[in-house]
Amino acid sequence: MIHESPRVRFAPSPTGYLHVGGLRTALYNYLYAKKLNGAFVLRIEDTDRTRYVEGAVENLIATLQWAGLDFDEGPIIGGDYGPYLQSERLDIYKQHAQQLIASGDAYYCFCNAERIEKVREEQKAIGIQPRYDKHCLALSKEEVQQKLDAGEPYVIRLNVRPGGVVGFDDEIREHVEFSTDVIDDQVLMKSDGFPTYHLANVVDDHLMKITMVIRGEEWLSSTPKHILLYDAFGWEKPKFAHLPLLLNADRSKLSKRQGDVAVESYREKGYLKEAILNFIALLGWHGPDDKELYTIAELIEAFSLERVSKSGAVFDLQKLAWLNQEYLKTYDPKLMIPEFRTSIEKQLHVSLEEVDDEWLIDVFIQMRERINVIDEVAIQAPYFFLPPDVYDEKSVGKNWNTEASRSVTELANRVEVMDDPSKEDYEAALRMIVSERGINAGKLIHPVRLAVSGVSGGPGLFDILYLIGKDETVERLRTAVERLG
RNA sequence: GGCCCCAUCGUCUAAUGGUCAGGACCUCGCCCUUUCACGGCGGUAAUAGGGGUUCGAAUCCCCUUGGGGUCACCA
Repeated sequence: MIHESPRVRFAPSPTGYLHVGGLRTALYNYLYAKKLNGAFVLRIEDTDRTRYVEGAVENLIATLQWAGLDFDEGPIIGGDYGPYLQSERLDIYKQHAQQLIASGDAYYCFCNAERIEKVREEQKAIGIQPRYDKHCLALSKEEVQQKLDAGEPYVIRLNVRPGGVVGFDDEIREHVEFSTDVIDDQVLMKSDGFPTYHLANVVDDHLMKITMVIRGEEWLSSTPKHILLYDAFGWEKPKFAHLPLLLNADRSKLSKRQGDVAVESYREKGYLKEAILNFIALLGWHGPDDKELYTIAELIEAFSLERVSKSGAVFDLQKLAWLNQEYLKTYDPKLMIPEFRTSIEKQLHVSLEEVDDEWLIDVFIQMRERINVIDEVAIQAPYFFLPPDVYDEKSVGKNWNTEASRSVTELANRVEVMDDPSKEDYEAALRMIVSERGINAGKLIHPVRLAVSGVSGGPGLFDILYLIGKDETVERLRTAVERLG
């Protein structure tokens, strides 16, 4: 047999946004493909018309591209095995469903919802697992044809033969087995002419020559249905790798109710894609050594399914925050400026049009080791952009008094007559005053900090003074003296 | 409930029969320091329980317990 080149796919359904769990699945697929020089395919599983969301496909692709997980084949860019939107492949599914009917592996079912429901109720009442009772399997060819001709609505079901065992070797979980007795006669084609996930997925994975199915663990228990389908078609099966789930803090499946799950919302909050990718890569996978900071290139190099863990992983925001700061600290500040501008303007309602990049870069560098995400600059240090409107009470009580007030005024006087002062000039002026007055530097530093920023923490005082500039410094010092006495 | 998967510090994980059970986040302490951070150093903290197998078990087997997933004309 010819050795086929690795092909994997990410197959989300377009429900409006990309879930972080989905991003991790996409990432693992991407890493696997890149590592082995294979193809990464994007396929959109839009077979549920009731869940159709306008613009969801575009949004999904945009988010994937933002993250840098470029696919080799997929919607818009095309490829040799398209179309890549399942809603454009209906004829293919229909044809394959017919093939299964011909071979006896599937059958028409005309039961309506009421009957199905009634059967289930009865089964539950006598304590057995609710499953379709194969009622329509008993229909003769003629009866089926008659109903078809009469235009009766129908579905096509998989004909599962009880008494057997279906097993497969999962790349992550070793051998898994199921009895066919517990597998329902799954609907393959719905009455609206669309296939269900199970049929479309198997047909497409085969036709698109997928060699490795990497997906979430929630699919593990429906895999035997897929195996049955491959066997019914007589197709070679891909390998399967079922990833551990991403969990809430209480260890239930990561859900919207307990926090943000949309990749877009993390992006909006200012998390860097490098941090997000690095973080989710580590949720269920770990390299061979203690390394935790990975670039994408390094992930590709180090990744392997053998090192994927089996148990679910809690989505820990604290670790994400730490990672984001790690990237913030090493990132080229120039690249952050557009987002920085937007973040400040949006939150502080100021215009930064007149402000040049260099100044913003300096502010950013002062702040980046004090924040986890860029949006925190506006919260922690609005004083770079606006004079303080209130003064932290605790700091006032601790640092402000008549003597401090006099020293602050003195500093204002001396700064006022300076010509384009440097950071060092501010410091020299302040040190001169404390030396003349015979007081500790802190007696003046803290009041000055309070006067210009309104708070007690932040970057070095002289960096702040230099960045807000001479005029603003003088004005803020005088305003504080006026207001605080 | 049936079926399936899983089980090492609070969290993410390393250790594929022999380690003082390692690292990271968080947390605590100390140092640095004009503050807040950053950084440095150090500390607390785990093999779910019970049986086996073995000279030796976190590691292999069984049971129990716990958690999760799944049981649709949704994916």
